[in-house]
Amino acid sequence: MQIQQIHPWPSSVEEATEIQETLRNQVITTDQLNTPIQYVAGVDMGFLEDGTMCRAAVAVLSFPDLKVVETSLVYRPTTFPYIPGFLSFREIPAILDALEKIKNIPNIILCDGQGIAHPRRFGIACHLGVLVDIPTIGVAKSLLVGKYEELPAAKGSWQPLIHKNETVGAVLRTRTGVKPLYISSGHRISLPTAIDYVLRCTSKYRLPETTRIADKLASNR
DNA sequence: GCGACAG
DNA sequence: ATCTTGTCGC
Repeated sequence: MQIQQIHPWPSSVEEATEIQETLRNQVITTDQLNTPIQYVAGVDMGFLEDGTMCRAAVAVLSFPDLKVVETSLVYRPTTFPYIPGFLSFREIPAILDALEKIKNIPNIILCDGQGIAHPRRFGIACHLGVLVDIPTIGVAKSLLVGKYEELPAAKGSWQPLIHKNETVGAVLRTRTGVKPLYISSGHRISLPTAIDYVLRCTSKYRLPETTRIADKLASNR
């Protein structure tokens, strides 16, 4: 797929913050999906050589049967450090390169990390979604910001994730009795719809199949 | 000023 | 993210 270069990559947190403050206005948190949903994708990163090199992986699966139809893997130098709140600047450059090699354009991309459940409402899922203009969902394994009430142990149960008096996402149990996932809108999708697709992309494990496959590729397992 | 802090 | 063995529980 073709990818537009919208902005240069920053070399400081100040520049990165400006980009976030600007692009956050382009995020859409209502449903704008192209139906029917035929392909869903997962993206993930792995680091090697003491973190100086990284590997970005994309896995495109058919929906709703969740069969792998295409994968992409790129190996690149790491260009930005990990700073909470600025994850996208570390991971997206390589992810875009991996996405560029994909031929089956996904209808939804599940990202490893937050969407609008972010201090400036612009987590990695929002950033990637705005850059490629594809619906994205933030699927994080741990909390960045917000609070929530404890939720039932049953798969499918969830609680709103609140930050500064605002619902920014959901804490979702994707597997009974297992730690929940933090779901939030990335771009062009609402929270209820995001929760629905995350559950429909999850079969036997805590993580959606999309991210599990991309995870394996990126870590070479 | 003191903690919290996606991957 | 990554370094790492066994171990508890369904």
